[in-house]
Amino acid sequence: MHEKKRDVAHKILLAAVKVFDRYGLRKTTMRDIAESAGMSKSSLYYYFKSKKDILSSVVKQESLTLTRKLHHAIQQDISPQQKLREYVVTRMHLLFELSVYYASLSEAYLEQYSFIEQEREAFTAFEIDAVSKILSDGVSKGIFQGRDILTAAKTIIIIMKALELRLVISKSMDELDSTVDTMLEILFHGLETR
Amino acid sequence: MHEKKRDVAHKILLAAVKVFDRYGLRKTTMRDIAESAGMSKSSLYYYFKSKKDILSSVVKQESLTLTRKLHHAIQQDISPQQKLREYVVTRMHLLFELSVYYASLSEAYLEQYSFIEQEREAFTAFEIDAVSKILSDGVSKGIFQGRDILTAAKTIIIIMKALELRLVISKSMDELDSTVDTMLEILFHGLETR
DNA sequence: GATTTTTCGTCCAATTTGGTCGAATCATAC
DNA sequence: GTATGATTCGACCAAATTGGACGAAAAATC
Repeated sequence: MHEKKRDVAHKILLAAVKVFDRYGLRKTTMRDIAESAGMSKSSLYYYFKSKKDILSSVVKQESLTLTRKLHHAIQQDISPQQKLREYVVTRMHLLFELSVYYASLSEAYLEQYSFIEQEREAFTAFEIDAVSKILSDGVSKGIFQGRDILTAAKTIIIIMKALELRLVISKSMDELDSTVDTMLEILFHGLETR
Repeated sequence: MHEKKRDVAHKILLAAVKVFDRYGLRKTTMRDIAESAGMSKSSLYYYFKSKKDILSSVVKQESLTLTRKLHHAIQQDISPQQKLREYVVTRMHLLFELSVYYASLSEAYLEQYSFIEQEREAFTAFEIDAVSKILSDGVSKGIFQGRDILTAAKTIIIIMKALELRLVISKSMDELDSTVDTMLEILFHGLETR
């Protein structure tokens, strides 16, 4: 039945992630995906109407995982400082795992696809909201200085994006973690009341 | 002069390694290399007569580095056991670094290029020779059992090639090192006189 | 300023690309 | 059985991309 149809579609998406990961989004062809999935190229079109459709599905799937896990990470009952650290570190690790999503954020040639642009904007909105909440919570608890929260949140997000670049270059998680720690050290002592 | 010509050729090779690394050998185009080198595609043909020529140059260059460093690693005045360990570990790390050479050994589609096949054979011959020398040294020192050295060397090389596969999958150097240690533990206690 | 070295834009035939379509195969029902 | 629908695939196409050729324009050297 179409129970199976969903399974096969999922199998195709897994295969697509594998080759996207290997060759990059631009270089991956429908033949590559078909080969990786162990079926003919024609069959792919029974489940997805285009290459764009496959990419879109993968991105949406990873986007869901990303925002869901990030949201979960900051639901813990911990201090605002810890929450901020948790958010940054979790975000780094997830963007490393969800490689297709990460590529979709950074590969310039994808600007032709409008759904990618939408996704980028939606994710930015999510981030501003999440970080803002952590900050305003910290302010109301007297831990962070009561300054312009939106601007502060945007600043943090900009710094995180700069860290992404390091992530691509070094690819060492431990090194990255300590960089994050160092950065948050600085960040906290600038934000905390004293 | 043609001092500069060699420099530019070298710059092109560096750029080629970068994109070979990123897209794989098959997926990399002359346009990619040109873009990465910051010059026009046509100009590449002033320095190299074909894509095959570029690949060949990179492989030969990395091949030289590989055998030179491997040779150096086993020139140290250490025990045969240590020498064997040194060889295996150094080999792993170098094959990880010299990614184009590694790809040239493993990517199947390259079988069309005869120089790759020659390179593979030459490297195998080098390995058999190197490992055999370590083994026969160990035998003459009474450390290894005096069995068929050639077969023993080939066995070790086969095991190393099996480890390469793990390397591609895990990509974690620390994990690999301990695997090598474990393997050599077993290997030594089978080889040593007791 | 003539000559040589180096770069590049443009062109081409060959291959590869994303995507279509109808026929073949498979499963499920009767 | 066989009729019906679900699923796969090979063959095919127009469009894009490929490796490579060539000569004209710059740069560098004399």
